[in-house]
Order: sequence, then structure tokens, then C-alpha cells
Amino acid sequence: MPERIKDSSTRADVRRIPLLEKLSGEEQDDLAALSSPRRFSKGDVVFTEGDPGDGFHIVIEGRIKVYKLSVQGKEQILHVWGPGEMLGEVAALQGIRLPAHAAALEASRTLFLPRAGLLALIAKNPDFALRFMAVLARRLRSLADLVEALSLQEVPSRLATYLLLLDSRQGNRGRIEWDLPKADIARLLGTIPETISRTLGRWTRKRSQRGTGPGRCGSWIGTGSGNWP
Amino acid sequence: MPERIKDSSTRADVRRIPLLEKLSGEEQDDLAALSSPRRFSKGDVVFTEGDPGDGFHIVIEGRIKVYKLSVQGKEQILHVWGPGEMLGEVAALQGIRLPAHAAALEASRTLFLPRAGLLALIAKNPDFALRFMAVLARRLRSLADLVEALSLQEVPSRLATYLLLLDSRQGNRGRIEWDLPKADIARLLGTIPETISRTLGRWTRKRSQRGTGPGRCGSWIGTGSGNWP
DNA sequence: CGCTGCGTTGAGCTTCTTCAACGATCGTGG
DNA sequence: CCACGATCGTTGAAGAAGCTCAACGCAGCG
Repeated sequence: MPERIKDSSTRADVRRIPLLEKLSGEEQDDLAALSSPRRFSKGDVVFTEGDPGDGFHIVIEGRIKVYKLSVQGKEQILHVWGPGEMLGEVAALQGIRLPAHAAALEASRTLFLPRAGLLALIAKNPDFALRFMAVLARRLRSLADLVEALSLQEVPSRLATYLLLLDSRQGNRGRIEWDLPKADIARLLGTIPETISRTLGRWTRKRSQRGTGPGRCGSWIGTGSGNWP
Repeated sequence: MPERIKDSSTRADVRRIPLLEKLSGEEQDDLAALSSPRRFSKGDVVFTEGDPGDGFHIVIEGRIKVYKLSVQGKEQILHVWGPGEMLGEVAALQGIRLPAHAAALEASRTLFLPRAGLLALIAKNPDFALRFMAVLARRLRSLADLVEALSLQEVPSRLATYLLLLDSRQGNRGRIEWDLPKADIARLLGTIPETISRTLGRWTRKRSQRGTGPGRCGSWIGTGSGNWP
């Protein structure tokens, strides 16, 4: 029974999603029945700005970027979401067109939930509604921090903030491992790879001379609350 | 009975707030009892980044800006809210510190609702919870549009978008009236008054020569979904 | 009348982008 | 196994956009 197998693996996915794990077994069954698993290869477009918001994705595996494009083709990454995060949930909530693009940064799996399922979940399950609100709130702070970075900090400062974030996430105090290709980091920080490269180069050159770390001005690490990205 | 008078006027305010007008009379009474009216003169600080989010404001009258400050003192306005809009609702929802500053652009009145009132309202009133979510969703799109403007558009483009918005809001197709001092518009568009002035000057100079409106490049009006500001 | 707030204008400079070339790495197919 | 192309990152030179600083005009208002 291939159907059964597919079903139960979807259910297993549902159970592992933090946002959904508190649901009753019955609700999880309903959701699993409603939702459809999707696969994306690296580079695949998940959705495009202007698409109808008739549902949303929950990332099971992999990473997906949400981004805007300028008329000239420049890209600004808004978010990079990994397992457990939602994509396109605002458009689905409001039934409006998607306000941004999304594409897979690596091979990824998602669960696609139709809008009706989201609305039902919110209507019937106050606890879920609260968690959903909390997600929206987190998104808001993340975007506000991005605005702050873009408008009030220069590139070296943004990069330093990002490095500190990586460091704190990885724990190996000191040795930092890039989590994205530099080009993507640039697009996340609102700049271009060349500028990232030059900034890093300038730092290591300074450090190898006699400077203490990246620059000596005291105050150029952002004041942001650390919710971005 | 001054108490009574104050009470009933607060109730009148509550009744006029779109977000709250659908509540039952009883709920409105409760809210009016919980909430306290506040007055701000032009320039007064409503709250400061880092303040505890122990409640939020609803604007009754006037306009209030929400903004971030850089270490160097540069200001980026995130929103300008008028009557009916909420301020600091995310921090109040989550009980976290306020992530931005707020100050009155003109003499203003607000209703301050303690966090407990907000939580109770959300918990007891599914309809309100939905409306609240919708507000968060609107905020999200507005911020995403701001990010897009800051990162993907140049100043002339942002200014043009803003002018078009003003024009569409005012209806008097053609004659546009500034809704803010130029300095504030600059801080909203992520630039400085001088640059605004120069951009406008360049346009009127071009137009008076023989150009057609602000520039002749086809595509520099933002693609934003128009939710910003 | 002079002051203060707001807007404008000019000159110089900083930051960042653009464009181009080049080196390294890696996977693929011959 | 090696040559090849593709992708990614680095570097340089030149240019554009916008910021800083300073001066000035102009209105409203004490």
C-alpha cells in the first residue's frame, strides 16, 4: 500500500514540526491528509512574487531563501529558512498574492498546506493561533533588524554582526564556518560579493599588521536585538 | 463626577477604534476600564528602544513615528501611525523589550492598554485575534516593502514612489501636499533632507527645460506592492 | 527686530558598485 | 588520468551615488 506508506511518512513529518507537534493526534492526521510533500533541488524556485497565496510551505529538510528582485535583477534576501520554518504564511493567511520569491539553497523537502487548512487550524485551535502569531512577531523583528542594518549600518558593520551571529550559533568560539556561499551572504547583507571579499581582505591585512581584530573603532557592532537574520 | 466623565470619553474612544468596534459593549467597558488615555505634545517620546513591553498604545488622534537610531544618531523611521493604529503591539504580545523608539510628530492622544488586557482579548475573542493577526501581517508587508526600497531602489525611485502614494491618498491628482516635513520624509526614505531637496530640484529643473516629468527612464517606479509606508 | 526652524545649494569626499581580469577548486567526460 | 568548463572567490581601476559640512535664504514668531 504505497498510499499508506506515503501517508504515514507525512504524518511523521508533521509530528516533528515544532509548530504542529502540540496538536492532537487527530488534528495531525487531518493535516497530514490535507498536506502534500514537495521536493526541490538546489536552485529550484519554490514560488514567485505574484503567485496566489493559496497555501504555504513548512520546511522539513534543507534551506530555502525568500528574496526580492529589483527591476535590474539585483537580489535582496529577506530570510533563509530551515527545517520547521514556514514560507509564504502571510499571503496564505490573507489570501493575497505572494509578496516575494523563494528558492531552494540546497536540496530540500517541504510540506505544502493549503490555505483552508491554515484557516481551519487557526479558527479551531487557539493554541496554534498563538504560536502562529508568535511566528509573525519573530518575522517582524527580523525584518526590522534588517531595515536597521541596511539603513543605519555600513557593510563592515553588517558583516561583523553576521559573523558574530554565526559564531554564537556554532559555538566553536573563534573558528567560524560559512553557512552560505559568499554571494548569498552578500545578497543577505544588501551588498555584493566583491564588497564582502574586500572587507574581509582589509581586516585580515590589518590584523596581520598589528590591528586588533576587524578595525579599532569601538562602536560599529550593530545595536540590533539580534533577531536578524 | 470627573471620574465618570473621563470613563465615558474613554469608552467613546474605544468605540471609535476599528480594531475594537466589533467587541461587545461589555468587552468595550472592560477595556475602557483597563486602558488609560495619554497625551503627547509634538516631539514627545512615547517610548524608547529597550523599554519593557508591558502594554501598547492605540492612536486616537495625531501621528506618531516609530523609528530606529544608529549609534551615530542617524534615524530611520519604520512607520508613521495615525488614528486607529497600534504601537508596540509586538513587544506587548510577547512581553519583550520594545525594539524601537516612538515619538509624536504632532500633538497626539493615545489609549494605553496593559499587556494583560491584550492577552485576555486575544485569548477570549477569536475574532479580535484574527484582526490582530491581520495587523501583524500588514506590518510585515510594510517592512518588507521598506527593505525592498532601501536595498533595491535608489533615492529618486523611493521618492517617486512616496509621491505617488501621497497623490493616490489625496486624490487631488496633480497637486501634492506634503504630509510631513521634508526632514521626516528623508528619514522615512532612508536618506537625508539635502538629498531629497537636490532630487526634487533636479526634477523641476529638467521639467522646466523640456523633460517629461521626473526623468525619462521607464522603469524606476518601484515594483513594491504598495504597502509601504 | 532678531531668532529659530526649515529648506536649499555648493564643494569635497567616502563608500560602494561596476566592469574586467584572473586564480582556485571541483566535477565531468574524453 | 588529465583536460576542460563551470562555479566561486579575489583583486584592481574607474565611476556613480549619496553623505558631510558649511553657508545662505526665508518664513514665522517671540
